[in-house]
Amino acid sequence: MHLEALNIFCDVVRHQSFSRGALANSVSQSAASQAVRQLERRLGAQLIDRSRRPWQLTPEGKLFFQGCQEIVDRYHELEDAVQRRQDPSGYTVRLASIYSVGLHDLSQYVDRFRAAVPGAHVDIEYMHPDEIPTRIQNDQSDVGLLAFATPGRDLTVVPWRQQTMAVACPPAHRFAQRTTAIGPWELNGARFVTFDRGLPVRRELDRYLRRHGVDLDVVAEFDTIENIKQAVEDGAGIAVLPESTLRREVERQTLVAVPLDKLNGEAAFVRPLSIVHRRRRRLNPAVTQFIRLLRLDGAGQTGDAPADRSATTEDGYPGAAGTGTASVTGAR
Amino acid sequence: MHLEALNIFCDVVRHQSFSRGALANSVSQSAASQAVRQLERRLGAQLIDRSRRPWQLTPEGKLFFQGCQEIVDRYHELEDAVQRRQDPSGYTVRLASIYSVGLHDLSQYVDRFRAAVPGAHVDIEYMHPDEIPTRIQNDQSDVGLLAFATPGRDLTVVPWRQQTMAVACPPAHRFAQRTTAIGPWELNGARFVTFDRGLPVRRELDRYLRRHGVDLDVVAEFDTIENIKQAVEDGAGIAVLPESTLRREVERQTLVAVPLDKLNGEAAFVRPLSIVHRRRRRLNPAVTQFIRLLRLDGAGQTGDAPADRSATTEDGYPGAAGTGTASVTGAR
DNA sequence: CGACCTGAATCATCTTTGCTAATAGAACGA
DNA sequence: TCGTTCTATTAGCAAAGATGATTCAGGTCG
Repeated sequence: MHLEALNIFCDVVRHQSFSRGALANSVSQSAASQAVRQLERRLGAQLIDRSRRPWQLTPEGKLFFQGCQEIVDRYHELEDAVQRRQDPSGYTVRLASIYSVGLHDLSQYVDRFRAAVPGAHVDIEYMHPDEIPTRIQNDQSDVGLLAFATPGRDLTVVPWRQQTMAVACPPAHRFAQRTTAIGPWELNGARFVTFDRGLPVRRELDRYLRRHGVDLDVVAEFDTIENIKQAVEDGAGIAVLPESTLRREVERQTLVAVPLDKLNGEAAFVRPLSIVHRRRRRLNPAVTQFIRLLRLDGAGQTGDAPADRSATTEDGYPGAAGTGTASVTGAR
Repeated sequence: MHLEALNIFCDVVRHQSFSRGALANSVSQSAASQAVRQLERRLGAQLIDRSRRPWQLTPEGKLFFQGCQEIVDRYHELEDAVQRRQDPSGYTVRLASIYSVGLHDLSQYVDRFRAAVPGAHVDIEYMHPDEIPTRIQNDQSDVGLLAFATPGRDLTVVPWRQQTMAVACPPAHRFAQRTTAIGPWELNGARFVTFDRGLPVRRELDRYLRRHGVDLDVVAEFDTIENIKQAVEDGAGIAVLPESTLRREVERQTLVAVPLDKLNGEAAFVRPLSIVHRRRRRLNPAVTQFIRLLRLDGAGQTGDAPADRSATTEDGYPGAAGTGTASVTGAR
């Protein structure tokens, strides 16, 4: 019996849904359905009563679910324990990151890691987000940091931070005086500096704005946040950027960050940052250690929220495997 | 990760041998080697230090072994717990047995089972041992009872009883006065009534005698123990038969059973009886229950020894998966 | 020391499993 | 009753796993 199948079953139960359970394990809905069915066949017991909608766990299913959780957890703990025995020194962590993960913030992690594991090396490279999954799959990098990552057959995505997005404008802009959050609709018609079309964040941002019926006048597109900020400072227009990346400009008072309206308590638009690494083949001890460190405090010193940790991905990482609420319903 | 692989690893460690660990799981030595290797790859840790011979567990291996055992055990308990919830009534147990499993003894089990599970049916059929695995694989029977069973890809073998073999002779025979056990060599040249060549027990018996340099004068061959006993009573010669099948004749004083010499405390020649059932697909609850009952006291009222219960087979059955010491080194 | 022996690793091949994408089917809610 | 939203099913394909033969390495015995 595949431990993965047990985990799929657990996730299906937790999410009360085959499709979401499947997604949490980066497999198709079909695969999840088959996995659970096979479990039932091997056990010779019905685990899920599908006659009504929504389906329910049978008594056997409940029993099995509880046991499964424990077994899967135990196994992951065991793997971890074995990992931790390994000596990480002598290994290299090849990190690939998008530009906009706070350089300062990241280097602090690296320093901490170097202090904790003196024998290990860290190579950081900054690059275009699309390159990162490729590099990891080609084994040119061990870990990647990027936004809106989608898991794949041989790519594990670990939710890391949730960057809340804010409206950035020059101090002279009419929004700059606002004391309350801005509703998305208020952006209508504004001159807008935004991300290049090729970037995932651009697609998600456009989708978000369209959903709220906002029509913008895009005056400039850049592929890094630094450039966008520069343009906004120069008065080209306003932008929607991760709040945490505006810290310095706000302090210097060259920009103002106005929060977007929060709908029923949740951030209206968040940009999920994820740690990605290859699936299947094991990472070297230094990499594991480094990821552990990253995950230890998902928030760092940026003020971003740590990622959601309710569910569990196939590899035992807490947190939904997807890229946040925006992509849970998205196609693979 | 396959739970089966974890179990293979555990068995390899328990037996201190890849080949025996493989055998205990009814897979090839090659498969066991690959399974352990894959485990090591995925963990990124050496579990077994192969540099010296005999190999040793690394510290990581020890850690992992302990955890594995627990996880595998837990899972089997869980499966069992789910099984037990199932209601066995309404199901049928189709039992296929060789003739020589004590008919009386067996019917007692069946009675007990019928009493314990009123709603279930039991069909018993007696047949030639070679037919039994076939019937089970064709799903014409659920459980089989036979001697010298060999596990296979879709056949699980559960050791049940160890029948110690004794020399059967008429009361008038010179052996009948013996107060001490007979050494195999003493049989040399004796007139011998034995099993048909087609029967596994015949092969094993011949092998055993040949090993001790015994040359016999085979005067008759039969395919059932009842016939052999009859021939011996009629003075045709002596025979080597399971002690427990001679009970009645000994009581009636129509035959004498003289024990075979025991070498360093172990029975010189034993005939392992096994419970066999299909692998992979689950058995119905009544069958599971019935097997549980059988295994509860492997000795029954026959005086046979229960089978060895030191190791664990893939399906979580205690006891070496093979057919006793005789076949551990045998081919599959 | 060298031949032999035993047990594990490796290799080539074949079978089985599992995954996906597409599609059908079933249970709601409007 | 229709459309919507889940889940089940199916066919085809790619990958994993199992096997038998062979090779390789340690240990043992003459």
